[in-house]
Amino acid sequence: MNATQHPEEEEGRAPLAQPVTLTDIARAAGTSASTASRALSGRGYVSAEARARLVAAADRLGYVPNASARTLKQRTSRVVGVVVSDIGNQFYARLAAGIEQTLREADYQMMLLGDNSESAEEIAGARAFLAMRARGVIMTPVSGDAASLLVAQGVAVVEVDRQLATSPCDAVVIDNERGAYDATAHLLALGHSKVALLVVDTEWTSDAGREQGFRKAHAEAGVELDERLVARFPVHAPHAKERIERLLREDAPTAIFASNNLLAEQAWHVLRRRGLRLPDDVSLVGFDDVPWMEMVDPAITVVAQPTEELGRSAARLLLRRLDDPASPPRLDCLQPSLVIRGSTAPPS
Amino acid sequence: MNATQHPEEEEGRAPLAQPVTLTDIARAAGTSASTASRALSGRGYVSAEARARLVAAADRLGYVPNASARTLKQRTSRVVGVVVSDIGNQFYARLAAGIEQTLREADYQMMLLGDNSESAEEIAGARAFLAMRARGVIMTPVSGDAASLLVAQGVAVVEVDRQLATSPCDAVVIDNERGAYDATAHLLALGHSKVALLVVDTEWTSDAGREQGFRKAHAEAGVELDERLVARFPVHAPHAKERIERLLREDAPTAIFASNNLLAEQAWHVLRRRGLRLPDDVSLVGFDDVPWMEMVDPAITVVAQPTEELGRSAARLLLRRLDDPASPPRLDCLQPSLVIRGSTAPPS
DNA sequence: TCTTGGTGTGGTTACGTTCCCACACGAACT
DNA sequence: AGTTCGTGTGGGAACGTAACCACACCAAGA
Repeated sequence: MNATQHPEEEEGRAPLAQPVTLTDIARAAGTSASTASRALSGRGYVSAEARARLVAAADRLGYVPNASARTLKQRTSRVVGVVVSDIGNQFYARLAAGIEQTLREADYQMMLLGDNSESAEEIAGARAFLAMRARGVIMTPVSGDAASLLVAQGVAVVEVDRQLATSPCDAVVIDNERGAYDATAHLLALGHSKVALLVVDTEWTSDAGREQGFRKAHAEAGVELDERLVARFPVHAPHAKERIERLLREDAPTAIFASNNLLAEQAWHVLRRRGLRLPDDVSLVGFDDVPWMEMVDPAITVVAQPTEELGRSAARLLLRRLDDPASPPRLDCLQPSLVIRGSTAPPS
Repeated sequence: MNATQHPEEEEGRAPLAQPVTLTDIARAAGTSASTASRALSGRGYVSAEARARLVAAADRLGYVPNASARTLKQRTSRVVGVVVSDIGNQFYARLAAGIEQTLREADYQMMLLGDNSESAEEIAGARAFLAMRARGVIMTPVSGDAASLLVAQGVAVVEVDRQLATSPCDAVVIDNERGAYDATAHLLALGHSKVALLVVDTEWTSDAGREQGFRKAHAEAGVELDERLVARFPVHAPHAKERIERLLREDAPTAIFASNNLLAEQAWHVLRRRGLRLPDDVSLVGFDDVPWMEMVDPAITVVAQPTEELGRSAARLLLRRLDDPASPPRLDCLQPSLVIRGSTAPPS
């Protein structure tokens, strides 16, 4: 087309508007497109001279391979989709950073998407990854439907942080029950008998596990649990602070276990606003260590998660799956660790 | 191919291994692929009945349009590339969140990449976006080369937070000079005469502007600036704390102005470790408000940036540019605001 | 001499979509 | 009556790449 209009003119300069194609550099090097493809992709026979000419031409013309054409032809891409609940939350950000690091080393591209813990957005993301023939998808699942959709279409899926898929797929999680058990046992050992639990009101295995560990610690310590002390919050908790205020006012817990960093932050703010001192008036334990927890005074006792390692593990699991699609689904479980700081003490 | 093997068998069930194509649903609905394309993409004439049949078939078979084929044919995609310096830094995370929100509303996909403030990684990212025919790219530039590469190939680029491109392109920045001026003037008005500046050692306009504001405030207040109080840190500051320690030890500033949230965090840690009290022994001002600054005691006086709005503005600027590629490059400048908290007081 | 096999090359096709074109039909104008 | 127009449809050609195939060459072996 443009070659018909300008038979020989595009010699010295790289064309700006029209991207350079394999055919262009083949013509410039005096070979066929086939040879150019082999030379630049590195598979198949090419003589050293031809390769040198082609590489030089590609370099000179500023050739950028067309990923769409390549993906269309090869019916797969080197993109791995990642969808997390909230990019703005440091936990998910660090998770994504860990994933990207490992994927990059394996020469995959990470495409990061945020659903706002909305099932609809998650499914839209899954469809987008399906549409671009992503090689695999790593997600912190919201509903399980997205994973099913992907698995049904033959895309490798790794769930991370929580497990929701009904379809069989790999997953990496934290030992939530253990972490919560340790934290709760720590509080009970200090002598607390009225420990409140702040937990997200979902079907997520993460929060379920944390609640279970919380209960198990009570059972083992022989402390009866007042159900009113278990406070459930919607994922987008606009009124979390009011709810926490009410909990403090009505049920007077002597300790609070916040099962994620956002709830811990909210609880901390409420305690400060009400003039309650840590740890004298109330003890506070968080789940998921983020920087501020070590900076406030007193510092917050917390169940620390290997967040970046969680991401790296998920990526490694995906790479393994791509390598061997037939291997049975695997569940990796990483251990959290209780970091005791100043926000916990015996009740007054 | 597969149709030759299984002429009529793929009726009731959606094929799992082989993705469904337009041709498949056209056959299922008894039309041509052309009509199917028009029905599902919504442009061109299709009768209501044909559209209904096709939509039903697409739905039943679980059709997912092949983005590669579409991009290849249309020579452009609905992907907007975003590359930020550090996904793990809350500033960039919130920036990305703002960008995504606006892009999503305009029905664009955001593809997020992190270079680690590494020019090489940034250029690799730019090439990736070029390869996938991204409609536009928003970046916090590291070197200017990536933007030039993109602009040369006709991709719309918006620089955000700093301006580095030699090629003409849109940009959204904070009024860094003004923010730094306000912060410094505040310290000087309190009576400080030895104010240290912690700044990143780059060519970035962001830090240059902040330094300029810092100097301007000194000049206007008639306070002579000891050059040893200006401490420059490499982007990846592994020894920032040691450097800050030395600064405190050798030059004994009575106030510190940290020009980003990471340096503020490092400075805060050093001050605590050395047992220096805020604001009695040293005053501290940060640039970029992040949650911990309001939580520590005393809370940190800070130049707050409209971070998410910065992202939204960048996205809007890109959308405008896509709408009207010929319009002259535009530079938007958002105003920061000084939030005075407890970390600043007159020198003792 | 005639295989065989490794090496190098170019032609052709197909990936799945959209766009352009040709065509066909009816209704409403000359 | 012929001509326009709006509507609806299918055929075919691209988009840029990689895979497949055919072929051609030369060396080493039977």
